Amino acid sequence: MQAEILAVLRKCGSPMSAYEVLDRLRDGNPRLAPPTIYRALAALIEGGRVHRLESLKAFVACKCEQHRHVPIFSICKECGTVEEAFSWHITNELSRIAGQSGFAPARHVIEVHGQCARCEAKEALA
Amino acid sequence: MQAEILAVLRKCGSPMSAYEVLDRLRDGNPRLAPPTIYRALAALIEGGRVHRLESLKAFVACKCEQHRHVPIFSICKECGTVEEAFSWHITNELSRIAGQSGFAPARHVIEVHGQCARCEAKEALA
DNA sequence: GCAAGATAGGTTATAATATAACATGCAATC
DNA sequence: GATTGCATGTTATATTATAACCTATCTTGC
Repeated sequence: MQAEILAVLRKCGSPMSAYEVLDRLRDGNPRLAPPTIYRALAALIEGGRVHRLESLKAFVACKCEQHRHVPIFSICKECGTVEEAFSWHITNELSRIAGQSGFAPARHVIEVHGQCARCEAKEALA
Repeated sequence: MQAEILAVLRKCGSPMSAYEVLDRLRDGNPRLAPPTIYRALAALIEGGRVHRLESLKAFVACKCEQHRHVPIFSICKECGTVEEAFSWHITNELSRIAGQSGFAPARHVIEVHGQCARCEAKEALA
């Protein structure tokens, strides 16, 4: 199940809601229900092979080789495509800021909404 | 309505779901329905006086005087309390990273999950 | 005063996201 | 072959959010 979900997410490329994934997989398995999807997604996220985009309530396959970095997502509000970046500098600095009051960071959520280069170009033409 | 919601959120201090806010306000107004709450929350967020914690699906009153910074939230997984910090350095660096491929940042979501100093201390004793 | 438009909120209904609780199947191991 | 563990199936429901349309109130210019 995890492999199937990962394949669907990779094929799509863009973020998908859990129910979009469910619909895809129901083609070959009509009995599939939400808990199965959510369980497998939880395991994939745990393993770092899928990320949840909190501000979109959606999921993407991790695009990196090493699935253990802190992802920084750039989310285009026009076309919905997502880029995944990372930066030790930001991660460390963020941990430092959060840690100033004794807080022990465990998980970072970093998402940037905006407009991708392609959509900006398109808009400039119009 | 916005003022009432803001009062409820301030009084609570911790993040509240929209439906928790709704329940509080229904005490004095039994006819209140979700759309009213969500509309007022949207306006408050627009004005920077409330933030939505994307990874908690919850809302908090902005604790700062100036409501136009990029908030960095530290969220304790034990007690649920949230601290709000900010850092031009991180905001700029994040915009720079995201902008490397021509992306134009518009809104930043930065949330750090972990354990607050108080809860760590408590755990150390146990 | 009053029509025209703007705005906030009320009302009804439903969509979209997520999880609880319990049942089933099936393979590994003893 | 009983037992255990684990993934998935099944049913039901909780939680979060919005669509679509209606009503009341204010306001602004005539």
